[in-house]
Order: sequence, then C-alpha cells, then structure tokens
Amino acid sequence: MPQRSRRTARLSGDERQEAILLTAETLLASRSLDEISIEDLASGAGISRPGFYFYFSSKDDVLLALLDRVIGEVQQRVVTLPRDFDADPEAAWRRVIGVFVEVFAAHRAVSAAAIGARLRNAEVEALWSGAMQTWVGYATDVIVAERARGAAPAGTDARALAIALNLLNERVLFAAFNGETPAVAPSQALDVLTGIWVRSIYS
Amino acid sequence: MPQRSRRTARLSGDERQEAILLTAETLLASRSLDEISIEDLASGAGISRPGFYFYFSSKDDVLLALLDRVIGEVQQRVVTLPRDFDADPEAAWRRVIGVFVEVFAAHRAVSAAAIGARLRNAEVEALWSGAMQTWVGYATDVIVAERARGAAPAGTDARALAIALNLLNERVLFAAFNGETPAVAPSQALDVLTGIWVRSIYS
DNA sequence: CACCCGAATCAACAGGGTGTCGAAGAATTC
DNA sequence: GAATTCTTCGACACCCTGTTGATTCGGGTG
Repeated sequence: MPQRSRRTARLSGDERQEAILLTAETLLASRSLDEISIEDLASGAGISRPGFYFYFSSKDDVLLALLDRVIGEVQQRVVTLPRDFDADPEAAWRRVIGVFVEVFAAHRAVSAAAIGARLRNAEVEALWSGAMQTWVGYATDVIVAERARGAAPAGTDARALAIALNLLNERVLFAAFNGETPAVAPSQALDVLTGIWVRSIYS
Repeated sequence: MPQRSRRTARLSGDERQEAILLTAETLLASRSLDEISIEDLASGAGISRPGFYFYFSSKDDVLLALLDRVIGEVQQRVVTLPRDFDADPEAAWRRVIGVFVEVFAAHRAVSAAAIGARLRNAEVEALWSGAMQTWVGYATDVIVAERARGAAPAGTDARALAIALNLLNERVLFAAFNGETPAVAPSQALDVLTGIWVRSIYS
C-alpha cells in the first residue's frame, strides 16, 4: 500500500507531499472533499496546480493516503489491546470499541470524507472494505470463542452479527462526530454502543 | 414539501416532470448520481439540457423529489401497522423493521443516492434527517411504553438507544442492498436486525 | 568552476460539466 | 388572426480537471 504515486524519493519532495496531506486534512475540517479544488490543495502546499499531479494523481488519491494512516492507527491500537474477555467481557468490549471512538473522533474529517468518497471511488471502497473485514473477522472470532466457552448463547450467525455491529459502530460514530440530527451525543456513544454489543452477543 | 420547483401546473409539463423522475430512477440503478449528467436526464426525458431546468433546478432537486416519495411510502406503511407489542414484542418489531427492509429494497437506488448526496446537500440532509427523527420518535415511544409496562428493563437512555438502532438499520440495509463487502446477506438482514433490536431493548 | 542531467515546476491547452440568457416556437385566449 | 402566455432550445460564460512541452534549479562530475 505505500509508495503511492511518487516517482522519486527526494527530500523536499517528501516535505511537499506531507504539506499536501496536511493541507487536505486541515481543509476537510471545514468543507467536504468536493468543495475543495485541487487548486486549493496545491496553493495550500505552496505549489501550482499541475505541481500537485507530481505527488498525487487525484484528490481521491490524497484521501486514500490519509485514510491509510487512520486505518493503520486503529489497527495498531487494536492489536496491542488486552484480550481478557473471560475476566470482564463488557470491559473488554468497551476497550475495543473505545479505540474506534477515539480514532474516529481524532480524525473525524478524514473518516467523513472517506465514507462519502467510498460511494463513488472503488479504491477508497476497497481500502475501507478491507479494514472492515479485518475488524469483522476479529469480532467474529471473539464471539465464536465466547460461545465455545459457554459465556454467550448460540443464536444469530456469528459473522452476520459481527458485521451488523461493526456497521452500527461506523454509522453511529459518524453521525455523532459530524453533528447529524438525529445522533447520539459523542459523550454517550461509547456507552450506547457497548450496551448494544454486549446485549446482542450475550443474551 | 410538495410543489418543488415547478412554475406552472400544465398537463404535458407534469408528464415531462414524471419522465425525468423515471429516467433518474432508472439510471440510478446502474450509475451513481454524479456519474449521471443533466444531459442524460434531459435526453432520457426527451428534452434538451436547458429544458431540464424548467422542471428542476438541479440534479439534487430531482433526487429530493424521488426521496420524498420513498419516505412517504415508508411513513404510510408504518402508520397502518398493528401496534400489539404486548402480545408478541418480537413479531411486532419484526413487522416494523420489515417495512424498512422492503421499501429500502424496492428503492435501493434512490436510497443509495440519497445517502450519498446527504453529505454534500443540505436539503437532502434535512429531508432525510426529518424522516429519521420521526422514526426515532416512534421507536422511543414504544421503548418507553415497554419499560412502563415492565416488559423491558430501564437501562440506556431510550432515545439514544432508538437513535442507534435506527442508524443500525440504515447502515445494514444500505450495505446489504448495495452489495458491499462486508455486508449481511439481504435474506438474513431482517433476522439479524430484529435480533439486535429485541435483545438491546428487552435484556 | 563550468557543465550537464535529471528533478521539479508551471503556463497554456483541451475537454467536459453546470447554470443562465434571450430569442424562437407552440398553444391558448379573446 | 392577433395578443398573450407557456415551453423549448442555441449559444454563452464559467469552473474544474488532467496533460504536455518548455523552463528553471541544484548537485554531482571531470
């Protein structure tokens, strides 16, 4: 996934690329991706519009790079989490969901743009979809394990349940952090989500 | 909400407007809204591009009219549903959720376009958001009533729970009917959703 | 230290979509 | 059949995207 679009690896080049990414994330805080022109990104990074194309092949390519980082951050934080579901299942699930809440909150602009771009851009769709599959796989494994040790009852197909709950997180957090109406208050989100996950899985 | 954009109410005019709406829903089945040009809609309805602007002020305006109908259909079907939650709560919830499943399935193209357009168009956002608030209000009332009669335990704030569950439906059905990966299979969707709603509300 | 070569940049162009005129055409009314 | 109103379209101005060929810049090399 790395080395997107750059032709060479020179010093000032990397800085320029970084400047474009920074500009993009900054501008995304106040406008949607298609309200941002490539001219905006280029001038924000101190280059001309054609210069932009030296570093990225399109606006969506910039978003892809930003999304890559956000997903990487979630991935990295999730794997280092303790997995003691037998001790206190609710607390364990809350920790996992908490990672999503925090990362989505920190990068709400990028997540919002990605969720919008996914509908029209196959690459964004593929990247997000891959990440979702990883998380769904993780959740499915835990649900299956909890059922195996008798803590959770068999019922709905574990994978289907895991998919639905992951989609729940995505949608609820997006709505909460982007000020939609209706939405769960950001401060309530973790409690509400954890509640639904735990009750759906264990009863 | 009616009488969007039309200046007069003449006969052939209504037919033309209808032709545009029909063309739009047809084309939306195979491409996203911004892959459809106004030229496409106009020629599909047998008029020239400037002629389009006589009936609608933009592509989003067309979508707004289509979405209005879909929401009206849900509304109409939900109010005529039996409300016997005390007899068999699970069956009652399943009926309500079933309406959403059916209407989303029948108009998947419009729903998909609306969900995409909501992010950039304030009017679409307002229309959808108003409908969501109605449905959330309905769900909240039922949850409160179920708690009052002792069928459901107090717990998560009823409104926050209702919001999260409605967002769950929206996201899961969208993913299912638009062939996302990962997604719950369309045939499983009603079971999975009903399961999550019932367990979240009653345990 | 002059030269060269490739990295980096930009002015200018082509293409495509949107929204808006004012004028031309069709229908209705008197 | 003239006047009025409704309806349509050709042509224009504008904005954004993506590309290309010429130009500038700076460090390694003899």
